[in-house]
Amino acid sequence: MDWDNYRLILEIHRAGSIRAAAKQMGVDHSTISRRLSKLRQYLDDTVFEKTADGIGLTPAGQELLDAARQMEMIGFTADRRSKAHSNPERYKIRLSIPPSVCSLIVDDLKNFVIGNPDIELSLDSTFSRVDLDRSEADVVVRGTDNPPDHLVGRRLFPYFLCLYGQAEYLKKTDPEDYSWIYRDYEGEKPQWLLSSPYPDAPIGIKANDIVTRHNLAAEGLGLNCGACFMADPVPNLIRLEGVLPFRWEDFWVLTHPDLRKVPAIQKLMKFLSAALTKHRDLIEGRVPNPNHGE
Amino acid sequence: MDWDNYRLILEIHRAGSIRAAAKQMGVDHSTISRRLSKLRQYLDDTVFEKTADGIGLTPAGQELLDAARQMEMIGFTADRRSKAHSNPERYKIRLSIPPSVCSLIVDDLKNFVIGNPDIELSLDSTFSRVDLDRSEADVVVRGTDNPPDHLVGRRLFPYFLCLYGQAEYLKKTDPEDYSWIYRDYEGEKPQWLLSSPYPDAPIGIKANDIVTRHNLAAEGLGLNCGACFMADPVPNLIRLEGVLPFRWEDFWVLTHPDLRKVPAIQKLMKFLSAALTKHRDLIEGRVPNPNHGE
DNA sequence: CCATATTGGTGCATATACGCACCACCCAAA
DNA sequence: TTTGGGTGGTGCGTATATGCACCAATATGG
Repeated sequence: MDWDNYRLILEIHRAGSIRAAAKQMGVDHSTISRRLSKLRQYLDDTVFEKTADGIGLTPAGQELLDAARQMEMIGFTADRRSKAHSNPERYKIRLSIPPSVCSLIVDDLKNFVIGNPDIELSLDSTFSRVDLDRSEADVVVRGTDNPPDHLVGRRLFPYFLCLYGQAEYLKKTDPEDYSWIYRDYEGEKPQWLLSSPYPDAPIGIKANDIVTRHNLAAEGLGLNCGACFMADPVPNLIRLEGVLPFRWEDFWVLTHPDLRKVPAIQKLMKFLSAALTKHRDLIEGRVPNPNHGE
Repeated sequence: MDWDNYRLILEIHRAGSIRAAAKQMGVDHSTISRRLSKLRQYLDDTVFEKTADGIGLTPAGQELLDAARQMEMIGFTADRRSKAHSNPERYKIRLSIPPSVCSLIVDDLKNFVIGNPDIELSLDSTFSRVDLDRSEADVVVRGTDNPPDHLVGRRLFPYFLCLYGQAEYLKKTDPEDYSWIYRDYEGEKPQWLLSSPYPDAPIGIKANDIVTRHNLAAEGLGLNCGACFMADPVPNLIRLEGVLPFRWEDFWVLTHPDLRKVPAIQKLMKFLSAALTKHRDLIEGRVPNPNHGE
């Protein structure tokens, strides 16, 4: 029995269909189909059964799926611990960092990469919710007030938000026609909007990505609640009259306990703390745009 | 990462060499060599290292090996539980039974197989120590006084041993020249030998297999301590004068808890108990060879 | 010292698995 | 009904992996 069959079962179950599983595994769906056929005849066809809506598992297949899940977790753990033992002369680190924070410290990052040729840094901003337990990254920079308990790292300081608008937009638009840029949301309006100078202004453009909202605001498409460290350096984005920055989530630099003692990991985390601390005043909203008063 | 690589690491480590692992896995050694090469370059060569005596593991490789061992155990467990759910219309059972016991109840076994076409019985007498935890068998018949705690099943009754010799051997050989057939042993002589009529007779032929010793004794190559149920039915094998059968180990019919409730397993275990009980008098030494008195 | 057995590695012919294209099927919305 | 997007299955040419044959290197025993 090829142990990769466990992975096959797991991926097919997760994806829900052969084609989706194939896409996930980076192979053609015919390959998955044929592998499954072989597995079925090897196991006397007691794994999957065709149901009306997709693919279901037999009780026997459920047992194999449970095993596969456990194996996956064991594999992830082994990968991390294996990395912890690996050669310190050339260490690969996958860093997950929000794009906004990344662009803030990109110069420092550049210096870090140049100054540490022994560390092969791989930036990953694609996953909003990256999972260190699943070996999707080695270090994460995240803004949150509730980091996962089992991760280790440093809490830095909070970042502050404020309300912004493009200077021309604010000047040329009738305040009656102001509209907010916000995410596609359900339920009540957020507190900062209600206590803003324009609590009755409607939600205009919706965007779920914080960077997109920032860019939309900078282009003058509405009012936006954004991070100070993103908005304040932009000359034509100014804070709304009378609104003060307010504390939002804490910045954390986190890693997995298995990797804590790896020198390269420690070095990177120390650097990230220093790089962010260097911009602490900006992040905490103490460096407002000089155009503010206009 | 192909999960079968974990099995690769495990087998190479167990076997100690690439060729031995290949033999174990039923493929050519070149295949293993090439698979390992690929794995090494995938993992930056941090798994195995060549040492003076064979193949050693790096600390990173050790982590992967530990994972592989856990995966193996999970796989075995899943296999058992998967079997427990499988189609009751055609059930495969692997029965591990000592060859001696097998030949005793072979007629009954034949009837069982004929009478239960839904059960596909696979006899396995090759492993002296078969491991149910490792999915090497589903049911075992074993003579022991200390069955593994976690297995479940029935204790039947003890089998008895006695001391035997071929009739012609006993008649034509000077008792001064009698010799014992015994296993290749270390340490003290066993108690039954010391308290036998010929405690000073030397160990002649050595054989570790109980069936071989029985056959040797039946051919007249020495005295033997054997199971009553094996020796008593043989016409020219007679008990030594004045020696009474003595209790040895209990017979057990065992299976794994995961399989206990499978109907086919229950049916087989019930049959085995009945078949052995049918020969209880013979097994407990109450059917001596009628030639005994000669 | 040589003879022998065992180790891991490699070229080559072949067997196997793969991706691509296409098929039939199903279901939902137009 | 048609249309479109989804499913799983299959023939075919090709890429990959395998088995067999060798090889060199390394013990081990006579």
